[in-house]
Amino acid sequence: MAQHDNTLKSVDKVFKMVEHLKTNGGKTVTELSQELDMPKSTVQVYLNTLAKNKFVVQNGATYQIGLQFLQYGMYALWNEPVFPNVKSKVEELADTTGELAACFVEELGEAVYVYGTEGNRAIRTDLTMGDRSGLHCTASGKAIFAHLSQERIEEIISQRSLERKTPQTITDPDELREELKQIRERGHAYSKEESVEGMRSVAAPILLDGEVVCSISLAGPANRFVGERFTSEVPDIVKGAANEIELKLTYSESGL
Amino acid sequence: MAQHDNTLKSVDKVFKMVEHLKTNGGKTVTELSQELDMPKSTVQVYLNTLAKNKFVVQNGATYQIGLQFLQYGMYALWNEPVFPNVKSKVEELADTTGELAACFVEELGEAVYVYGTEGNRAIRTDLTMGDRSGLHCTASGKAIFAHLSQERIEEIISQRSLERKTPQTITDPDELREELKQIRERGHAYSKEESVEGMRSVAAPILLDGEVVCSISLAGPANRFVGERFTSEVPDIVKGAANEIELKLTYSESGL
DNA sequence: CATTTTGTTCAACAATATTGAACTAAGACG
DNA sequence: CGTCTTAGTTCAATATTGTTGAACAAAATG
Repeated sequence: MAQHDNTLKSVDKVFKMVEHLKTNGGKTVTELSQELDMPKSTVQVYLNTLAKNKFVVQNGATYQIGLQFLQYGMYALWNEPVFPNVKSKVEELADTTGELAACFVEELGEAVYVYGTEGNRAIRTDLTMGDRSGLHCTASGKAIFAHLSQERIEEIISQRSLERKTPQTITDPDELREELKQIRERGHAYSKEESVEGMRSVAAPILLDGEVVCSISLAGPANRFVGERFTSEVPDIVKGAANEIELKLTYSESGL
Repeated sequence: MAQHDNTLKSVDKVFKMVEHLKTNGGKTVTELSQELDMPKSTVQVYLNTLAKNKFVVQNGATYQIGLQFLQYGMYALWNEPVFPNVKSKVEELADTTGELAACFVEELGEAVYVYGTEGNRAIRTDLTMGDRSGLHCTASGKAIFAHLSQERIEEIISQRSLERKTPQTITDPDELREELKQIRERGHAYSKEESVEGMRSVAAPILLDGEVVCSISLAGPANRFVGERFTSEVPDIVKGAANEIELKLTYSESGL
């Protein structure tokens, strides 16, 4: 541990406990005590504190993550002024194409999945709102990545490892820089099975005053995302939708 | 303050700070210091801790609630085994009726709004997933309330005040007990502008092994929810949907 | 460039988190 | 039934850690 990390250790431990409950499901006092290597009495105090604040809920003898988190998470979501517009447009995209439409936001150098809807023939993913991944391995992530400032791009490349998800994932920094350049020229990003095998997608950034606020994407099975459809039809649909959102945003912004 | 409240004070304060950020939007160190009456250096340590755990995000000089909450909130949601079934059925209800369809869950004696979809002519509400309200003032709340154990009902009535939301809200315990009895006999609950003026709704509980797990509801403007439609048509639709969910649940449960 | 404001660092001190031991409650078992 | 076992709870001493102002750095303001 570093000398001065300037953090509250008890709070760190509280979050560690919450994480443990998320990963391992509901637990009793004794289980937590053993698994986290803390005395029972300490666990009790922690759970009392979490329960008092509704972040953890007692169900008989077991404690679980509470719905209180949802309230704060939803606040963070709706706090982004783009969100309402993006949400309805994503739903429209899923409806008209039948594929999986989604929206990602950048936070702390990661892509966060904030909304998605499945069209009637969409592929199924196990993505849940709030899930995070590297910016380098999805179309949505790359669409955002490409439009960050040059310094921020280099900062993120140097700080985060370009983790390999599939054989197609771009893990070489130089290759990534070239890819981002192409995305800026093209106006949209592709993923050719770079995060999930068998899944391809197309994403476009949403820019407001030159700043990227999020990206929207369409994803589908590799066999449907080929040829003309993949290289021009789907990109046009996605970019069109992104454009409409941008227009609504600038309109509503000036209309204040 | 009580003698021994057996809670971690620093953690309580962390949550207080998060709550402040939710209520008042992004804040700087100095603002928080003034508004929460804490020294700047203390605020700093708190924000460092929250930021390190991604629950708060620094945006220039201001700190905001982070999307990390979303991940835990979503976990809590999907942790309920009913949720996937309920979600699709609620969407179906909104589609076929054009009204506002929603699902509520009980937690800590409160109704928590966990999912909702607006049909094409639905009334607009400012409800956000994760919002909480008393069990006594909505159709969804009462539908759940009525099917809790008798002891739990009395416990909740005695511990929580039956807060008045509109002139129609039931605030008298005896009146509420009678209402709950009728709901049990009828199989569904009504709200006649008891939480929001001009809004009526119909809700049905979803029971699994005799335990109520959540409720689903349809809400609409008072002028559309009248006569035959309000007393039999909508209730039949809602109860039908609830039944289908119950069947799917018992089926998938035994199928394990 | 001077001035004010805001953010950050640090080490001493006070506060509080931590702990085991003692206690109670609930189940298991014969 | 009563004993044994296991799980949950309480509490007061101690050591750890949270808290703080003061001093510094950085940025914004005039």
